[in-house]
Amino acid sequence: MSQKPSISKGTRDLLPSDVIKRNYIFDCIRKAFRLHGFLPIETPSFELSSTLMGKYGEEGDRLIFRILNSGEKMKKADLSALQENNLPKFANSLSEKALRYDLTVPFARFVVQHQNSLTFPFKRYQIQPVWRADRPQHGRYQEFFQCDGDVVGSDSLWHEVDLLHIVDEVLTELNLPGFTLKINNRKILAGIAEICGETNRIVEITVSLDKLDKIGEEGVVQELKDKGFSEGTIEKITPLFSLQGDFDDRVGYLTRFLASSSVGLEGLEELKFIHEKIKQFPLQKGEVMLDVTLARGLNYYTGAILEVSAHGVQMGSICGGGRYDDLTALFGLKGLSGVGVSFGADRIYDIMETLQLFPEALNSDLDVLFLNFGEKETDVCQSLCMQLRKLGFSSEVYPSNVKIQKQMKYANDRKVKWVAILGEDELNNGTIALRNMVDGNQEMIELSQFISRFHSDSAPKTQ
RNA sequence: GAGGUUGUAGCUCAGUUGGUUAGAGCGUCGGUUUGUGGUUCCGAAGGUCGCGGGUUCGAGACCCGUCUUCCUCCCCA
Repeated sequence: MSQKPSISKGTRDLLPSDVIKRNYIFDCIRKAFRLHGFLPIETPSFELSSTLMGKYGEEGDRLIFRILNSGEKMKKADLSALQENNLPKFANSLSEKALRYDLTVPFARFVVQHQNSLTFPFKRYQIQPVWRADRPQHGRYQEFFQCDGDVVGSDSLWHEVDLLHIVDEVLTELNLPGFTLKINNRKILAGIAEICGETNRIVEITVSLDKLDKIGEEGVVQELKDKGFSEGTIEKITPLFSLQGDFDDRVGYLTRFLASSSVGLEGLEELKFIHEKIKQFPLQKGEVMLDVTLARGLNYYTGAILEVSAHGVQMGSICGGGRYDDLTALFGLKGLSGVGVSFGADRIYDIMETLQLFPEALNSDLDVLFLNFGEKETDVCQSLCMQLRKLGFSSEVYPSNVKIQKQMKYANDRKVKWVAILGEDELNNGTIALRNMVDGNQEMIELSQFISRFHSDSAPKTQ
């Protein structure tokens, strides 16, 4: 009985080299968060359905992976709901648990649940997989990792500044050639809606606005028309399409545009603060841009909205984030402001792969291989091998005394840096041969000098 | 969730209007007189042609369903 091996759609296996590369990204993100005082946490991969459902809008619920009840619980299935064609209700009767859809909502639950053991402002980072029942596409998977950092319990805008620096540090260290940090503020979007006299339809307006770079000015206008907005509203919004110039120019224009909206001006003030601080404490490689069409975001953002895109590749956003003032209120804790950022590690991975940004050194994970010539020789090698490990060099002894050609081939396939050869002759002479597998050079070394070679400058270095 | 697209050896792909025993390259494994890899040479293994049904004397080729792939929309990392 054999079965054709395959994996579920939207998921991937990772080969050793893939994991090594991804860990490289994770390590970089972890390091940045740690340096900025964030603490690590973890939450379960699945939560109670009630924790997740209804938190991501109507569309969101559809994309949540539900976990089917098992055993006796299956009898709870609400068949009458099925007959009434009330599928959501039927689904709820079949399932009490669901895979987490992001890290932010579980984090909000976590904060409320553990509020007595946390010190606020609480800064946490979390690197774990999330699942979405989305249709897979380029750069979109059903299982992918998010790397989130959030601060709760402080409404200071310095956190927004801090998060921009974290993004910049990570992407700069990963050697991305360039990237833009687009920022906006939900309050500005609210102001725009207010100016249009459509305060209640802010989401509809901004969702259309967000598509500007995708479907163009005409497309947005058409979509607004289709949604039933008046000519007057559309006329008011149109000038925003051609908003140009640098950050200050745009702020200047928006100051006039939003003059009669107090909430809009408030949002603008927040952006100005962030921008000022970034000018004062500049980023390394990131370019900050004010983008009023940026409306991404889960329904819960209330202040700053952030999205990062890499230059030179066709790929959706690689980081997103923003401020949400009342997320924990959903779980009964009011008045706790949060702000956070999320790295899309899998997309960053894909970009680094296409732009070939991974360091060459990641390919070689074994520094030294000792060839196996039999038990007597191997005893000596084993001792040397253990000493090398203590010095931090990854090394191993070939497990069996097979043809040298085969052992060499193994070393080659493993991309080993050095092969140590100790056969009968060497054993009798008290020497050992060390072969550099990159350039093919081989030299004889006194056995007693072997380990010290790995202290000296000419020795191979782990990178 | 809507529309389109794809599926042949481990990988990349051939396969003529339906017609014997489905091919190639790469990779894998073995050998090339067991002390030297990445470049030679010889040989071998490996496929119920995504899966299920149908049309036909006959299907890898045609039809239906299903899953998968990639793309557009929706939405998002």
